[in-house]
Amino acid sequence: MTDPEPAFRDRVLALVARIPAGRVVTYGQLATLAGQPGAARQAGFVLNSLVGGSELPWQRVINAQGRVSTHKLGFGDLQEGLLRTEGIEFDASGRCDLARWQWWPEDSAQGQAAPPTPLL
DNA sequence: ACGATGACCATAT
DNA sequence: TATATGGCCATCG
Repeated sequence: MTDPEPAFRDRVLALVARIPAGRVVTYGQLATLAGQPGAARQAGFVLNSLVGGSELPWQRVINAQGRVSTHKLGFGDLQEGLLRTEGIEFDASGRCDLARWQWWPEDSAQGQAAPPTPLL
């Protein structure tokens, strides 16, 4: 293990790739699932390096407040728009209900929010 | 080696 | 509910 640990980056990306459409995960959650609890900022750092030219659903990663954290980078509207296209609902303040849309891998049966088709 | 920075998080006011 | 503050951990100049 003398290497820095490219595993963390790979694990984060692998997790992002597994997020189903219409669901979201938080940075802290990604870090925890990747084996580095508390390293939420690093999870964001990893995503920052892959934006623009990735097949991964990077837009499904938001912060613990239920808001997109890319507004200052310029594509906040894009991210929120993509999520809305997938069925996620945001309120006027650009916030969504994590208890409702947050996704957890089957391995770690945690939250299991409501189904992707709540009403309608 | 050190200080500054960041797609963050939790708590307090 | 919104802003302020401290803590976190890896990267970079």
